[in-house]
Amino acid sequence: MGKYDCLKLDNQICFPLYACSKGIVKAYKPFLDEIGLTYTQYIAMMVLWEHGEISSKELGNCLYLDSGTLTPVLKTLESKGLITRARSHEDERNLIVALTNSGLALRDRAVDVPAKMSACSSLSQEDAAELYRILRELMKSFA
Amino acid sequence: MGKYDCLKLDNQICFPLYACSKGIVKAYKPFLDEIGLTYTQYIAMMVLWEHGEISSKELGNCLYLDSGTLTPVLKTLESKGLITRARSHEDERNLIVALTNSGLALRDRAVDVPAKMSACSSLSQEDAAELYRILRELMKSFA
DNA sequence: TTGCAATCGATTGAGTACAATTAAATTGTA
DNA sequence: TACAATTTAATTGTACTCAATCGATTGCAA
Repeated sequence: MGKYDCLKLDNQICFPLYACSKGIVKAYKPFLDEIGLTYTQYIAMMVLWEHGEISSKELGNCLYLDSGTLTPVLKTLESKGLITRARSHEDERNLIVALTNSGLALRDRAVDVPAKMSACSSLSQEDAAELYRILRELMKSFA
Repeated sequence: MGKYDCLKLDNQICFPLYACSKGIVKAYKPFLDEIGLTYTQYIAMMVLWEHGEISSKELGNCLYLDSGTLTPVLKTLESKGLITRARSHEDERNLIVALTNSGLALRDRAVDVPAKMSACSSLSQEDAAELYRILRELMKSFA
């Protein structure tokens, strides 16, 4: 037990988390390339597919992203014709993001992505459920 | 059970992983600010503290980072006076990264960081160990 | 030994990501 | 009603991340 053992990469909990996160996002890439989205664009579209219409603020809360990240992502999705960006009539400060027909149609091409991803994972059902539970628990630390 | 339930953010395993990874890196920031490192610089220094001297290639393998990311990080660490960068005499293609005295001395100021971080986590010992085990398992999918 | 494939770091470009600041709109208050 | 405080998206600056490519070096085989 050396004085500096706590600084070894193998003894960190954060590093495998960081590495796995990057690894999974990279694993998504070939599937997301097929539908022309990046991972960040994909999770933004997932929220829109579920909610149909949402303010930029709420979207940022769902994804844990601030306007510095979200603004260029939403402008890109708009330029792809998948969403519309418009100020709210009730409160001009709010930006309302909504799906276009093209954006809604993309859902049918995205619906296979989760299954393709699960097929790549080496986790058992139990470990996946356990991982999900622990990560949810861990997220409370930042909320 | 809707046709598109698999596309809900709440049903993804990747998203909590991605969110937790970002959350933890952000939680490190105040502690790493005290020693003047970013998270990426910190994990690079951890490898050097453990190995003392390593090629850029090996360092990239340890951290799962390619030269596009690593080159500017190492140049920054060099400009801070923490490391040296020099071509190998045996093989001029290899870049050998080594600690300076200043870089080695920084370890004594970094040694408290892991404990400060654990104090921020809401995980039990058991869950932390379980998380570690599952993430290691998951990483096999990308290796 | 000469030519070619492989290796390695550096560079470039696109896309995140976050902190800090700015500007516009709204709300609360005197 | 003026005006301060708050809220929100956008902008700016710094840093990370990866894919693709390039140039130099090395190793191997004809």
